Parts: sequence; structure tokens; C-alpha cells
Amino acid sequence: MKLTTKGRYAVTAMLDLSLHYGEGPITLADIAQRQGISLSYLEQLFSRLRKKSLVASVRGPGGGYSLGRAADEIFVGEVISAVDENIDTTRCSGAHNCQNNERCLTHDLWSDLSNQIYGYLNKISLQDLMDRQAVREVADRQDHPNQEHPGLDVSLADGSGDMAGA
Amino acid sequence: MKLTTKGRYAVTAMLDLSLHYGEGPITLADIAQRQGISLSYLEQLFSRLRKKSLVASVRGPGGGYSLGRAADEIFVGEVISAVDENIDTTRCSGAHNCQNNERCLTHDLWSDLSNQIYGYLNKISLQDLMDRQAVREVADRQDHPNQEHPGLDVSLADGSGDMAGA
DNA sequence: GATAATCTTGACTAATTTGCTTGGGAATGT
DNA sequence: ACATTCCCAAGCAAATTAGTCAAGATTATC
Repeated sequence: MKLTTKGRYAVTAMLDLSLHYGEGPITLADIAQRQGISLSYLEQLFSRLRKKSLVASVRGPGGGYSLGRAADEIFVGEVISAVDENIDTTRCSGAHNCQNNERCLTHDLWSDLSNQIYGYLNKISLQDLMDRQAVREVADRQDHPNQEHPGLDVSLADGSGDMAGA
Repeated sequence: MKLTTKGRYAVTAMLDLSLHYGEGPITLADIAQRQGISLSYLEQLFSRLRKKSLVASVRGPGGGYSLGRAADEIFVGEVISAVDENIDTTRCSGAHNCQNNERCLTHDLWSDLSNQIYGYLNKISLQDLMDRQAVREVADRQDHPNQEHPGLDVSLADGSGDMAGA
């Protein structure tokens, strides 16, 4: 499990696709302009997203990309791991050929956490994120009817996720 | 929120410290050998961990590092962000100087997710991880009394974390 | 006090990853 | 035919990672 700006670009682009669902195929040029990502970089990312069937493509004029499945069936963890090219041998390279028991023990502690994070991210769908945003926007508009950009950057990470039964 | 091998090293080292709590200060040389991390790299990481008071140091012979607080008061998110040096301007650089509403919208969707992940990781303490492992070890030993390394690499990410009220 | 163990700091470097450019293709609607 | 789009691969600058090296500062022990 890795989480870098690369994954952020991928998730952002997928969210952009979700937001324009129903408008037909969306061109990468549109996403590039809207999200401030270079077209060629997007092409690389979408190449991987396509191999994992997270997006579908249509070539030719009027073509573009659309979500490979419904937004509530695509999970953030999938998107991130699709672009991560993660062969990540975790030092112990899967097998238990560590130097000693101690090292292996600590390694297992880490991989345990990694699995937890992954499980967590694989429960959050693109639709979930959009729903959250929609709810907040409505609430914000009710509070501040005359502003273009209400205080959306105020952290409201409620962090109500449970700790997965440690 | 960033999650790379650097953070993994830091968490692994902190877990090593936790496991040897009560044995007095632990030298970086010990951790380096046990966890297979270079001594000098550990020095860099611990310099940052120390600035955030996540570890305490004792100099001179017999010196070393120990946890800055109890293991159940140190959270994974803290450890990771301590070594991340995260000035991460998130493209919109905090303010709302985006190109248009749409871009800002998608950006907020991402930062929302980022906050969620962060909140999640800040609920998992080092103690939690050790407890999980301890429980599993006992269970495994009961099932396979004669093995040194029972099947600990089998994923058991139960992922019972809730999705934070999307 | 000398010495050795250990943390502390900073400069430097090789390898890898990121993010992007360039330059070509291949498919397809008009 | 042509313009538009996806597709693909090579290459490249900047950043990050992971590490080395070298010089110190502190302190327990002899």
C-alpha cells in the first residue's frame, strides 16, 4: 500500500469522471485542463486504469473515457493500487527468510497495518466521496447563500472509522 | 497524508522500540541490525521523531532511544507525518485560487479523503498493533504448536472500520 | 582525565520515482 | 480524407529515497 501524489492524481481524475457521468465520454484533454494535470501524464495513468477495467475508452472524435463500472462499485483502494505498480517486496519478500524471529515479527506488525489501511480504502467508493461532498455543499449553501466558495477547506475529518478490532 | 516506505521504516523502528520497552535505552545500531535499515538512515528518521517528542534519547555509553510516551499514546499517523516533511500544497495551496469551481470541487473531494485516512491512522496506536500481533501469535501457537513461523503472512485484514459516515 | 560508546548534525551521493515532453502511431466519426 | 481522440514508448529533469561519510557533543566507565 502506497499513497503518494500519483495516487491522488488518479483518484482526482476518477472523481472528475464520476462528476461528469452521463455526459458521454470525457476526453483526457478536458480532465487535464480542469484538474491541472498534464495530458501525457494522464495518458499514462489511464493506461493502467484501463488495464484494470476501472475506465472504458472510446476512440475517435467524440470519444474519451468513462467509468468502467458504476461509481458506487469503484473503490479508492483499487484506483490507488492500479497506478502504483506495487511489487513491493516488503523486505521479507513474502517468504519468511528473515534474519531472525524478531525481524520477522516486526515486519508482520507492519504488513498487518498495511492490510488494514488497504481494507479501509477499499470500502470507500467514488460515490461515497461524491455523496459526502454533495451533502456538505447543500449544508454550506444553506448557511452562506451568497458565497461562491464557502469554507470547504475547513477540516471535518470526523474520523468515525473504527479501529478494526485490534 | 503520504504513505511510503519511509513511513514504513519509521513505524517499523517505533514498533521495535515498543517491543523492547523496559529494557532501557535501545541503540540505533540494534534497531538497524534487527530491522535491516542502515544506521545513518535511522539517524535521520530519529532526528525527526525526536523533534516531535515521539522518542527520547540518552547519550553516552549505555544510551540509546526509548519511546517518548507510552505505546498506547503514540499513533501511527503521528509517526508517519513526523518523517514526511509534508508541506504538500495540494495544488490549490490551501487557498481557493483554483481555475474554476469545478477544479476546486474535485480538489476538496480529495482533501476530504486525505483527512479521513489521516483520522483513521491517528486512531491506531503502537500498542494496538502489538496487541493484535500478540493475540494472533497465541492463537497460531495453539493451532500449530511445533512451528517457528506459522502462516502469519496470510492476510487477515478484516477491514471492519466504518466508512466515516459518507 | 582518557577512552569508548552513543547520540547529533550536516554535507554529499547513487538509485529510484515523479511528472512531464516528444514523437509517433491506430481507430473512428464527420 | 481529415481531424479528433485514444494508445504507446523512449527519454528526461526534478524531487525523493536511502545511504555514506565525516565531524562533533555528551556521558558512563576505567
